[in-house]
Amino acid sequence: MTTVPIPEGWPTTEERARAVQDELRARLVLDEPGPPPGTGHVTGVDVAYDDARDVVAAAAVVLDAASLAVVAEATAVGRISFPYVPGLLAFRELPTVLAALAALPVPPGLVVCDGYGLAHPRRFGLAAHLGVLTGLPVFGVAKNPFAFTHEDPAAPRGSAAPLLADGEEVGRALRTRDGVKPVYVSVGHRVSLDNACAHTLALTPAYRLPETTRRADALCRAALREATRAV
DNA sequence: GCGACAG
DNA sequence: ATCTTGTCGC
Repeated sequence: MTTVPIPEGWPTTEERARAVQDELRARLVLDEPGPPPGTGHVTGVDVAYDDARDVVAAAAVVLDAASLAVVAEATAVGRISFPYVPGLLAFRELPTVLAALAALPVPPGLVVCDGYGLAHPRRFGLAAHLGVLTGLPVFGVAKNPFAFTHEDPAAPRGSAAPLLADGEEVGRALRTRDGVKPVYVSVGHRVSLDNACAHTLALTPAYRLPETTRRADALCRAALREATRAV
């Protein structure tokens, strides 16, 4: 596991953070389909916090996209770099996530993160931000609809309904298990929404949430427990 | 104007 | 995200 400082120049105010989003948004690449499902690596990233102790732990878990077997894992621990503010989640999660990705012994391939990409007040959520900073194809799968609305998808797995903002499709409510609450898929960088949904279905053979996020969630919690143990 | 709102 | 016991079910 690696320990990371908060980066130089990291925003400290909400105003500055929003300005950074507006600047970086111009570097988004949205016209690439991204890698096809079932090929190469798919990497899940997630973060866990202990606000009282000012500790954040991130995990990156690389899966073989065909078998969903774990290929590699890495964790990183740091100080909390930003408070939780809806719309500014990336400033709280990214420094540690970037360190965990950098610590991987293999290329991450396609990255799946918790939260949104284009489904964001300024069209620049966590997945988009991570994509621009790394250059990697990234999309997000969120567990809640944030401030967006959608029709209820049909009951069978694979059914979907557009997630709309001002009449524009910024993501999709996708049913990954029959009759179970959908997940919210949103493109980040260098992946199409159709392909992101196909990947999400390929990553959910047994549970509502993708194997990538389930694995990363378990690992970052373990890393947080370890980092805050006996202190 | 106020509140809600990814994690 | 996190605080938290037992419980129902495959």
